[in-house]
Amino acid sequence: MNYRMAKVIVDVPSRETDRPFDYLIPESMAGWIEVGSRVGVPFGRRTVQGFVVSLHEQPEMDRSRMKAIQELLDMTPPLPPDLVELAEWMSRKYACSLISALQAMIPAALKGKAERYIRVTDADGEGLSEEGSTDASDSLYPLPRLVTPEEEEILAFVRASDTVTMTQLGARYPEAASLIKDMLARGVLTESQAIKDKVRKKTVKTVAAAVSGQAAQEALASFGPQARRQKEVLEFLLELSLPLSLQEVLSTLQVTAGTVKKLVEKGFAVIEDVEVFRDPYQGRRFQRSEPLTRTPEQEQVYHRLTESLDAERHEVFLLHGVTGSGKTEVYLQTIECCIASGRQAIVLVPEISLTPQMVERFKGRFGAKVAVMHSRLSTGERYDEWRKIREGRVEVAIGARSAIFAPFNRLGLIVMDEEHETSYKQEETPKYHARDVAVMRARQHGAAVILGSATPSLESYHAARSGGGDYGEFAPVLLEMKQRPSGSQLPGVQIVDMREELKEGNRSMFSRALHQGIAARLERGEQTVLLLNRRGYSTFVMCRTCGYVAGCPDCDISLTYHQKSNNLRCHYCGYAEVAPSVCPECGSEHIRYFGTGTQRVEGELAKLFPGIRVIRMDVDTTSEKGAHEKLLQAFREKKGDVLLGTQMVAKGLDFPDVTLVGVIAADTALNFPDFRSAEKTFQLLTQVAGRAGRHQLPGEVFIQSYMPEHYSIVHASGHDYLSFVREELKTRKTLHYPPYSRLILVTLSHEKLPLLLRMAENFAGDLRVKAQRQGWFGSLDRFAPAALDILGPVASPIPRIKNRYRFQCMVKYRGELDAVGLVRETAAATLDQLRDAMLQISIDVDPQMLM
DNA sequence: CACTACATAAAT
DNA sequence: TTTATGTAGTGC
Repeated sequence: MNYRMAKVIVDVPSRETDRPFDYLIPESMAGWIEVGSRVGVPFGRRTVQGFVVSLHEQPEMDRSRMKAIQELLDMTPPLPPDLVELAEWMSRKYACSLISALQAMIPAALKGKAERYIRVTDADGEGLSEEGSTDASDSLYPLPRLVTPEEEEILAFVRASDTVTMTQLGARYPEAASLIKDMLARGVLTESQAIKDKVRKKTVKTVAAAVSGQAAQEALASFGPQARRQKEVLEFLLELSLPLSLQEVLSTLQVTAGTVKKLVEKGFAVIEDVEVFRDPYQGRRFQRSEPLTRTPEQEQVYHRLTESLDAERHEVFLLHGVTGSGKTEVYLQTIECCIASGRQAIVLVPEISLTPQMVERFKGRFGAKVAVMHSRLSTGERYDEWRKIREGRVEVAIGARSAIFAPFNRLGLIVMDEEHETSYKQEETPKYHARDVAVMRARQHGAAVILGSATPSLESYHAARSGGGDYGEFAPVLLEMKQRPSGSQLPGVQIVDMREELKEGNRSMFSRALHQGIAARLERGEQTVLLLNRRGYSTFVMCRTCGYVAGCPDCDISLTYHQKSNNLRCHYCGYAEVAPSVCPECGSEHIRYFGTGTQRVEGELAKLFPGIRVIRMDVDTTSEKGAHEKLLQAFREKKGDVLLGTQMVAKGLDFPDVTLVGVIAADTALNFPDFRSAEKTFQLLTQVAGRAGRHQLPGEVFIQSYMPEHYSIVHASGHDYLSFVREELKTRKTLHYPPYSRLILVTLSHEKLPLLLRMAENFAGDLRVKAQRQGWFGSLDRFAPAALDILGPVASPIPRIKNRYRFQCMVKYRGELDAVGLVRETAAATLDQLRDAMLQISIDVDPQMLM
């Protein structure tokens, strides 16, 4: 006899359970269980959710040790087989568990948890029939029926409804926890478990006429004068002869639900629940847009891209186009070509809630064929957008990082806009980079990838130039666009040396040039964008008498002041306290709240330009849903003279009347201990400079800096990407940083510092020995084709988070080594050695933030 | 002895 | 991660 069985990855996040478990497939589910199915399985003493990763037939097996799948959770598997395969690749590439990779691919709504349901055991000793397998011989022992009044009350409560969850029961009888446990143990109560999803499919009640023709006429005739309203409703339904939403019928005809119900009772109408999709953009109109005529430059690029699409080749393109060169239009037209051939497209943007204009353009061009996914959607909305993709109702998905997992079945194109953005790297497990996942996914589908940017990451650019090189698993084809279709020039950029300003007695945060520039715009009725590089401008609280700085008790970091709620919060662990009015150390009243950097700038602006209208965009003003769009809309409608903000004002905005861009302090990021700080600074400055003068009016940009001769600032002011890259690559090469090496950041953490230090040393030592045993050279300096070097352990830049000390090792390597595998193996060995759950080791492959 | 707190093993 | 089980320590 052959048994069907499935290998299942269970939702239990531990190293020991990170492997497939075998389950029997019950006869009833035989045709339904597929690779990618989501199932509920018995695991230990409970039921957990899991994903089927493969199916097998086995002739003989030890069935006694194998349990059966308990429930199938969806009609269609939420994961197509290619995504299951991709998850396996991710778990290797990023040293993460398979379940975390699988979980990242589906909406949170489908992360079900088991619910415990309680019933009163039947008289014959059985719970309500489970799969009907009642075997009388099982109940040999009569149940003890000595029931106390308290127990009787609980039994009555449970009997009263057919589904009582453990949670409900616990809430109703908070004192009786052990009694209930006892009743379960004695078999008076019976428990069963089932997976319950986070959200339900939304339904709307609809009404339709249940009669027609002759029968309808008879029905209408049957209403007496008492039933005038019912007759009206039926007439209305017959006239439209479609199912209508109940709500709508009630409000249009001004009748009550009771009237309709009567009709249903008489059999003249039917009420049905119909599934609907929650629409995050309900009621919004999007201006239809037609393809623009391509410039010769765009034409060349478009031709190359569509040629690749037509051949259904897997190719990666790096589209390097200056700001305003019309990259988006090229994306739109290429996507059009893709969907015309019956394949689907994914568009990734850094953080979609920050770029509403992008959504507008896609909705305007493709209308209902687009699903939008971003972090500001509710769980339900997100689920519904995802279902539109899974059910093939849309052909384009646009969204942030996680949209790379959009479950299309014939993927033709993946576009990644602003490919250099760090937000494409997920900082939580699984710590994947959407760019690498995109390339892998495209490879699976024979699809094309477009990586677009005005300032490509050095990794991508170097890979394109060198045909793969040290870094790349992929070698993109370089495509360039150097002109703006509008014909407008890139704005003139002036660097302002703030040291000079200070020397000449200007202690304000505005240079004289910028000050005059703003004044001139105010006069002319034009607009200004001001960027404050937030890094470096913290929002801490300091006592001016004793120098006390409010810090988090569990993390080595200062607390951030939030004006709105007047409290101090920790960035890392969420700790919050009420902002003190006197210094807790010395009692002095000279305790100062340095608001967010932007608040200070706003204050100064108001002082310098009385009556100036400032629209401020920062974490405080954009926390509410839709706040971004509102603020930007207000600025577009010229309800503000100045748009002041952090990084978020630098990206993808396009306002015709902005003729001045000012960067308050360009170099705050340069002082960060991060080898990418020059690159980040260059990218930010170039981006923000591109915001000015995009249309008829010419633009002007002022970059204020204390390091005006730094190459990232100089080249940004000249819009000179190539010179910047040349210089930056030189530095990277000397220091053996990406793209001339790859990095793995390993962070170990524990409450106890000495123990942690010892384990970190163990780990690093062990890894060194293992690398040497593999024959990998110990240093990158020796021009070896393959080499691996371990730096550290050293204390992490933030040495303590949530009361856990942190030490890190940086693994630098070059060549085709399975360094990740080795690191993972070593980490496992270190953990096994200590067998202390408090020790955590986090592995970050290709880290973007070196914290 | 009853109870709690904490460590440990196992999960198909 | 959750759950059950074992072990050492506490109080009466």
